[in-house]
Amino acid sequence: MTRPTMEDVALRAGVSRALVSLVMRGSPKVSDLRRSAVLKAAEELGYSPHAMARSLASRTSTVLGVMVSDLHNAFFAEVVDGIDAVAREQGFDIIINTGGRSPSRERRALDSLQSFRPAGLILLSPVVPANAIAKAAEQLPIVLVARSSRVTNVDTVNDDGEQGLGLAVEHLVSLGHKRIAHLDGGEGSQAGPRRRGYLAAMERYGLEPQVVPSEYTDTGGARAIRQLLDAGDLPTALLSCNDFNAVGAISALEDAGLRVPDDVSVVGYDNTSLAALRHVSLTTIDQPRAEFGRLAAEALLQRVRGERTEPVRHLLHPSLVVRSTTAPPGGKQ
Amino acid sequence: MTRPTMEDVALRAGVSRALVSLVMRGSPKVSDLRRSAVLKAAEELGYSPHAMARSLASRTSTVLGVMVSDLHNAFFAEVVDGIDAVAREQGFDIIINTGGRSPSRERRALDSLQSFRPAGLILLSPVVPANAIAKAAEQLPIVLVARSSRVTNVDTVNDDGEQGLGLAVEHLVSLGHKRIAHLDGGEGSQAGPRRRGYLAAMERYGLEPQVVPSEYTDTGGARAIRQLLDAGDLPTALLSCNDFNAVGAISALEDAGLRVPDDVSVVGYDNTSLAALRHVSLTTIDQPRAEFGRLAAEALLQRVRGERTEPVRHLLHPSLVVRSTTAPPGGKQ
DNA sequence: TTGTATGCGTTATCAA
DNA sequence: TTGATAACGCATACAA
Repeated sequence: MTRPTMEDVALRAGVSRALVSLVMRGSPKVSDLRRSAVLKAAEELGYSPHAMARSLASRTSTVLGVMVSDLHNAFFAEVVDGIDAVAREQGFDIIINTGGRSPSRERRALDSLQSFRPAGLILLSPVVPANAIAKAAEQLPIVLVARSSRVTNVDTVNDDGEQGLGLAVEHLVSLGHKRIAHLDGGEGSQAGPRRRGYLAAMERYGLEPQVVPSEYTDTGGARAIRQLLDAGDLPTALLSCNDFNAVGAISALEDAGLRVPDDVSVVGYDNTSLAALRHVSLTTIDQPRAEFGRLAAEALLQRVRGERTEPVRHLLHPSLVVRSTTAPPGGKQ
Repeated sequence: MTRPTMEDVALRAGVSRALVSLVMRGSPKVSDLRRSAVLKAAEELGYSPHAMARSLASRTSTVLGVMVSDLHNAFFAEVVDGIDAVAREQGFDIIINTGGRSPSRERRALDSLQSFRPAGLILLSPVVPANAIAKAAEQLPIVLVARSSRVTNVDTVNDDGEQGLGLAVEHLVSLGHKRIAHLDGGEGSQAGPRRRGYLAAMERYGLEPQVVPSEYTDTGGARAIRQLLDAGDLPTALLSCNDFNAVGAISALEDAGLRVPDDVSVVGYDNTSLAALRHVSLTTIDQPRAEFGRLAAEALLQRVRGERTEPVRHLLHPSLVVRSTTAPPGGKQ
């Protein structure tokens, strides 16, 4: 059960440890004969280099740590895909840990990740306080995704939520809607920019804004709708803070005998796999998630290599995905 | 940017490295005075122990590796929650890596995980060939979740898919259904037991089975329904191989002007968060996911501690979750 | 209660 | 091209 070491491989191949080390690192200064002998011995023994020992001895790391705030959310999975692609391409490994949306657990995850002395850290929508991030950033390069920061030694990658809601308003206005409400994400991450984008766009079109307090869940969306119905104050179109909220809102509308999009149009945000389901077919705003991941990894690697010390603030363009939950008001075509 | 070491802490606290080491490991044989001095110095320096160096020196590891075959699937997130709870409780850290459902990428993830020399590995629904698993199992303890194995040095945690489909058939029969078809998962993981459970249950009730080839996706479910419709051969109830498939099937049924559950009842499998959405409200079979994780972590830690060498094969009981997609046939109450 | 060797698996630096 | 030797950061005796 004890794993073989370089020593074992060297012994079996009849060479020195140093030679094995060279072969493992792909050095060109080894004869083909010896190289294949070493490789063969390693294969037979099931040997693979000990990352920790290697990192210790070389004083470098080829590991990037990724903290995913919520593993349950498929949004992050696609970001990780982007990170993974770039990291692998550049010879880095990633290790993932999760914070479960709890600040304390997230802090533990951060410590755990750091205990491996990775070359850098990417935090996906972290909920820990800003000073915890700033402190970590003193020790190693850090990139934030879906969370902003003003600390000068951390890079950020976000989507332009203001623009996203602007697109949504524009879409509804072009369909002929005038009464457009926003189901607000409250304290949720990025809820602020989305709200601001909504308000700004409504003003641009000279329309009266209506912000309904809600949250990033389907039950939250349903609750907001019931409030609107009770108040007898239903608009012709709804802009949800995210897809889950939109789906909950649609359910509540249908429960009340209303039809989407005939009676009310609904737009989500995020373009999760949920929105794409035929059964749901939600008009929504797409964020370029894999691009988030790629840009984050690239920014991090630039820091790791010391190629840059100035912070970068990526603000990506969201895009509108029209599906089946939006139509002209009043069911007219 | 270079992280402090024990040496730095010792220097600042005015003690020896060894003392710092004792404090870090929580040894009781240190005076309170010195302990707090060390802790203070560590805090000020932002020091935390170097996991790799520690593991190297102690010849032990407090890390469990977790390979998640598909980060996009929330199913695994809940399993990870269970693993994480047990691991943390017993003083272990976890590191996660993902295989993206691709055997080659998964193999890379396995190698990467192993390069950290974790105490053990938990593989969630891996798609790598069995011999790759067997080979890895020679080097360290391995537990499989949602995949079976006959290798004697790996433990497995699965749900009893036969029983699960038995429950579903029983439910439909009790509602009065006689024509019950199974949308089969094909080569997918656990599709076999589910199919067998279906066939066995149908036989128990003296009903004619109907297995429709399909797959674990919503488009697969929709396609299967269109086939049935084209053949003019629609049963009164459908048992999907999983929730995604069920949702796709429901969409296709509704597209064809049929109503669920009035015209056709549909049952899913997995009880994903999707099924729980009010908008979907799918009757389905629940697997105790967090329990999967807890049992897997416990099994692994038993091996790690050398408390057990016999393999354990957990087969957990699934349960029926009745929601709104099943009703008596013909819409009668 | 504290300090001092020794070694963990590997890389890096020299000599040979 | 190869083989010794000293780090790397830490834990573990053991001695003081």
